[in-house]
Amino acid sequence: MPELPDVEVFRQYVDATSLHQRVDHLHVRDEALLRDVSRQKLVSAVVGTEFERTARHGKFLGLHSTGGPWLLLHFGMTGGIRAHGQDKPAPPHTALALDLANGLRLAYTNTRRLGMIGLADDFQNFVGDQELGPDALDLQRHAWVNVLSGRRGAIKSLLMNQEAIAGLGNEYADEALFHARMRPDRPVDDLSDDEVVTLHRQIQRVLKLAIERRVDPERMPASWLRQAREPGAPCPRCDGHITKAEIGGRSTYWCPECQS
DNA sequence: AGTACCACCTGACGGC
DNA sequence: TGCCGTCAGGTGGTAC
Repeated sequence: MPELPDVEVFRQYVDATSLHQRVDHLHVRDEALLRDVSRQKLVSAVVGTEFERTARHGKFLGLHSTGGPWLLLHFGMTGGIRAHGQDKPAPPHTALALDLANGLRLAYTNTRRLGMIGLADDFQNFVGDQELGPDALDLQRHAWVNVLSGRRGAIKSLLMNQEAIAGLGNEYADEALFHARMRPDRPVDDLSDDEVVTLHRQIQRVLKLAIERRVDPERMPASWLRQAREPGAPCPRCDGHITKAEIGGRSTYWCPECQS
């Protein structure tokens, strides 16, 4: 599922394939994903311009053309991005396709149609309007302490709350807690200073390593929880077994033997 | 502030 | 074989 590392890889992919190329055509193939913007407005904002840079905050990706607004993409659970030759058919479930001057077509796909395509005059203002918390990847230690202060409830719920910290979803929240050896149902206001520091470090480590491996399933460490998201599966770290429960309304996996 | 629930949406999968 | 319920999970809304 597209969480922060996936979206960061998408961002780098857009940088590598689609910058500084005039957008010759824009096809909206699934209007349902447009948020607060019409097909016409999108076309007039983007066609004829060139993307000059990208940005990401949490799970949102932004593409910017000089003098124009930001094109915003959110990937929901099943969104993706791919560039292919314009002579080939667009991939299945393409919701938005941009034909570029270099002959590539940048396709935003979304099988389950949860996500969004939008426009914003300013990316940072958009982030503020969405009331997103600090991005999980460049979250400084003191900002992390701020995120936690005055909070209650299960730590996993907080990790998934985009208004507290932006970028972690169900899988990476579980993964970070696994590496911090912390139970997902631990109350936030119960964590020791050391545990707070450890969790911060593990969030950073997990996100950075996933990006470095480009979230390629074949390159992801076998020692990670992601390989064992199944009740009763052997723990990748100890001789315990993975257990599953609903926490914060989401399927949550952890090892009761080595997470406390 | 937190939680619980519903809705959105499609495809995969298990049971019968 | 085919129908049906359930699950997956990010977000957004509402009620409590």
